[in-house]
Amino acid sequence: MTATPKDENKLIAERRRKLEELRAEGFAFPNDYRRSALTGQLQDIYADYSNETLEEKDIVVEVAGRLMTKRVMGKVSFVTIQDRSGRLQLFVQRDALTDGHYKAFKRWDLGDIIWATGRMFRTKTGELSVRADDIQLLTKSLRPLPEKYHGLSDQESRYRRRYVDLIVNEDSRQVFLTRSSIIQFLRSYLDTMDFLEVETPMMQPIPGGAVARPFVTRHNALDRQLYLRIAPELYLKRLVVGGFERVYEINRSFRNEGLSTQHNPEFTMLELYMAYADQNTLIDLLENLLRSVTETIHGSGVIVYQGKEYDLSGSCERLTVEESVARFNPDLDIARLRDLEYLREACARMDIPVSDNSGSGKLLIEIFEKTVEDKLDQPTFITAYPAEVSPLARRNSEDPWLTDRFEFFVAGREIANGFAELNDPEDQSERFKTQAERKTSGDEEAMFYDADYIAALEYGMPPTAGLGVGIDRLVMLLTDAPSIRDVLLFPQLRDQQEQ
RNA sequence: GGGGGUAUAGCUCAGCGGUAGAGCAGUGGCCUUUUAAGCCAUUGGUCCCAGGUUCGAUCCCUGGUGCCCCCA
Repeated sequence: MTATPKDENKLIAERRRKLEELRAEGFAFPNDYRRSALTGQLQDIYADYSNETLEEKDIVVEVAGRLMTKRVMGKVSFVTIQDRSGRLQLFVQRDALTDGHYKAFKRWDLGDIIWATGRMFRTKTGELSVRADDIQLLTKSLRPLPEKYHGLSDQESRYRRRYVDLIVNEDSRQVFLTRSSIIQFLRSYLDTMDFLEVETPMMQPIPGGAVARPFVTRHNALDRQLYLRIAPELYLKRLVVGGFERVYEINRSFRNEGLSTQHNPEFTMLELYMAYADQNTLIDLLENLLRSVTETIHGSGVIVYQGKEYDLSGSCERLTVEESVARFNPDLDIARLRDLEYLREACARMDIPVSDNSGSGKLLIEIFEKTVEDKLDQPTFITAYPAEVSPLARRNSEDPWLTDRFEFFVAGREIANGFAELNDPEDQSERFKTQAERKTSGDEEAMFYDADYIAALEYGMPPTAGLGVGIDRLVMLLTDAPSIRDVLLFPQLRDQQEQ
């Protein structure tokens, strides 16, 4: 898209005029200037050097970056450039530069990308700086940056123009650096445990692995409908059948639901599957993983999220679904939490809408979600989910109404979901049938019957446990971000006709 | 889906029923150690959009839209 004159205000027009003059003088966005150091490196290396030492050592450097501040005082100027590692001040003297350069330099704008070479020194006030011998404009910036002091604080602009946000808001930059570190840490942690990282289809003929509405798309050459995946689960378990006994995938899933501070239509999940393990193995694994990642990122297992402390360094509380419902609903009779009529009455009292084909397990979870979930503040594992709402999880050996499943909550939010996998192909087939019936009767979130997945299970899947971790929510927690949009580089927003 | 908040210069924000302001940025000038540099002068507006009330609306009313927050 090219900018039309309509888009242009006086400031842009002024910069365009300058570019025109530059072009007339031969400026062509040069790409033959190189750096010998990053500003952050120089700040680190010479942090303790006095001016005398610096002058004595005669250190010549070549640096480049975006022009962020500019203080012109006649024949001498101070400017600050910013690169990926930080900022550094340049001291530019007219008489130290080649003829004409200083005059040209004075007309450069904040936001321009420049290069300079010179010697390291310290100013009177003690700031590490480069005394420029030569200075070049590399990229002319045509749009003015936000104010140097307040930065860009309008939330909407920060989301819509993330590149500007990243230029001027160091906090925002830091969030995404941390996000990257977290994901890198997860990978190395799992690699060390001999997990294999794999990639499975995001475009699936039968979307599965979760209870959610999928996005629909179409492949022209195949002339068929495809779905964006709602989870990688069923493909990852096929790989366990195939002999990859420990696999994981960190990538996007897509769910066709509303936007909120906790939900983006595309989001990142870690899913892992481990053969010869059960839900307890994964609870331990997750506890260790969270402790390690928190300590790596924060240097301590205790974090502060939105003003409250959370301890991820120890072992977290564990409650069954039924125990937790009883705890937060002292008026309910724990002995009757599987009694359909009793639960229907309870839901009616709590204003929970109930559909006719919901069984007791579904109603219990409705009550759990309404009365328990957001009160699970400190890190908590909730275990023993009803089979009815866990169509892919292994039934508990003692109590087949339940599955060997858990979810992990912090700050009232579900962060992870794991269970011992259902590897009985006949039970799985029955559960798919139940789901398919629900879909036929109008439940858009119900699962499809996946015959190929059943075939895979019929070849035999070893006893296996699986875990999914919401990476965006984990990053929110570890970066103290109130909204998922703050940890997504380009969050989904509604259309806006004019910028 | 419901409720509340918000939308004014490129950015950060004031403002008011009588045709709009500051700081930063920009432009012109002064200035050879500044750092939110300073001083003098100065440019810049679809006051989110569409209706309505009014002699007159950026302001009040109604509807809509984006963003933020809460609830379902």
